[in-house]
Amino acid sequence: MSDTNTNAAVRVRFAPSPTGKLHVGGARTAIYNWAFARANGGTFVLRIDDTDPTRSTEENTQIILRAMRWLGLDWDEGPEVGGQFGPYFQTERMDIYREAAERLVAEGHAYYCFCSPEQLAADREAAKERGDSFQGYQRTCRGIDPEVAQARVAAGEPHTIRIKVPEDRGDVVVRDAVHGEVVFNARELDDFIIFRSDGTPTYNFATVVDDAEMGITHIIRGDDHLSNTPRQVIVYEALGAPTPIFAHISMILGSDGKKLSKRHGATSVEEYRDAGYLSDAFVNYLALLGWAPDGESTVISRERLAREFSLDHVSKNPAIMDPKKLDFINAEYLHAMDDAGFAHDVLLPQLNAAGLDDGTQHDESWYLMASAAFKPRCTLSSDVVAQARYLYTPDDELVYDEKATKRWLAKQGARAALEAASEALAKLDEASWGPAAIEEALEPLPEQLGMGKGKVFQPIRVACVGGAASPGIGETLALLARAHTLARIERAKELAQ
RNA sequence: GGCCCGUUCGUCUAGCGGUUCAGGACGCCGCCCUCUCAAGGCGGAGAUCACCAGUUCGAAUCUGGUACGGGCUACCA
Repeated sequence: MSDTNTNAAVRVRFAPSPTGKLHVGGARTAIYNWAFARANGGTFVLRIDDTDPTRSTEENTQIILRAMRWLGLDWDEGPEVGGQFGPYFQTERMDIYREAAERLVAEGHAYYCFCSPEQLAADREAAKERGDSFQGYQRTCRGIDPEVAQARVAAGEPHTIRIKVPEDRGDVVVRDAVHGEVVFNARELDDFIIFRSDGTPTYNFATVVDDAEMGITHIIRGDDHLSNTPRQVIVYEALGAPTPIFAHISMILGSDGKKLSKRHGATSVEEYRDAGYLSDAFVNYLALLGWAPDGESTVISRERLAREFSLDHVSKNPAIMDPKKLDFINAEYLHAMDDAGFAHDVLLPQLNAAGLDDGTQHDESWYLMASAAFKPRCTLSSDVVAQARYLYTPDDELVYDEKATKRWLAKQGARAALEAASEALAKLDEASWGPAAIEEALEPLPEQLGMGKGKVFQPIRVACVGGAASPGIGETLALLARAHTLARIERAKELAQ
């Protein structure tokens, strides 16, 4: 269906229920809707499907909006921005649903049903026992004379409203941009309830009324809705509205191939944000989980996504979330940042959140140097904290890693290396203290001592950092500052042989 | 029970009847670089395209069936 991308006035929508946080599956659905709208010059609508009053909360709504903003998925119509098809909260549209349902009854496309839940359950049980393949509603009230029904409603008798599936409807063909044409036999569809006895609309009715009223042209959503789609098509037809093109996308699964749950680790968008993932990287990863612009690209910019996204490259099968690949992509984005950007958007916020540095401890050039040193070693934003920690520990409180100490400090020659180092470094004054000068000062030592480079530099590194891993020795010490470096080397001499 | 969907390396995917004994990416392994850790460079292993029939000169690609997984079948969304 290559024509699905060329429609003139594309209108899509993302309609989460505020019954919980925005999880990764929902996020991907939102990304696809957003990208499809952007790629086609269309409109992206955000609607809050909060018809379930017991599970919907204002707090969840706010969490979802925050997550959408963090993901960078700006909506053209919806909460906070408004639009000509509002309101965009289903709870504020109850009159619209009621009106639509009553119109359908008046036109003969729907009817009142007075069957009790007990009666329905008994009918279903009986059908099952009979071995009927059809176990849905038996259309008991379909034949009731409309005037009689109206009178019973007026008399206050409990009732629901059911859609009337046309007798001669035949096959319902769902046009799906990712699955092709999916055919359902209308006889499999029962006259399902569109309005409950408590006067609220059911999901299959409310969404269709909204999507029709809001002029939604393409419905991109999870494929758990595919089987419900023929029912919704019946509602579109009863309403006299054009049926949109559907695109049912697969689920995102955990590493064991089962539905994603807390067992698999993070499931909500904000957990990923807090863990140190970049918005762009996260969107990149999710977008490519089930969609590919070609067979090659792994890193794809938001701009390219918004330009090239198309429904006909969306895959049909469920995708297993791969944290390793997400990490890789995140690292790619981190490494691609320039030093200033990294300093302001990653380093400083992370240090501040960790309570190490509120941005006033050092000058601009120091933060840039730190960024250059740590950036290529980060996979997650939060990784900088562990790497920079040695810079914020008092000299006498620095903890020496046991393994590193054993391997590098408590070794023959380590003491000689430290002594030579402090002597060489002491000759550098404050003003010339920098990566290049430090390396220049240290460079001749291995030869002088007749030792390998590792034997000389590693004890110094462990003495100053506490562990065996850090950026290049010049950068590592330059960031630490002269006084701390000398003090730490002095202190470490006791541990060295 | 009925209806619907899905199935290409461990994972995400390319592939739309021949130029593919299946290409890329992550991960994994090895080598190089190297003061450590990363990053980077180079190379490698890894898929009888779920299975079975059929259509065709020719099928991962089309058709049917089977198996396995999933969804719907609610006065949940």
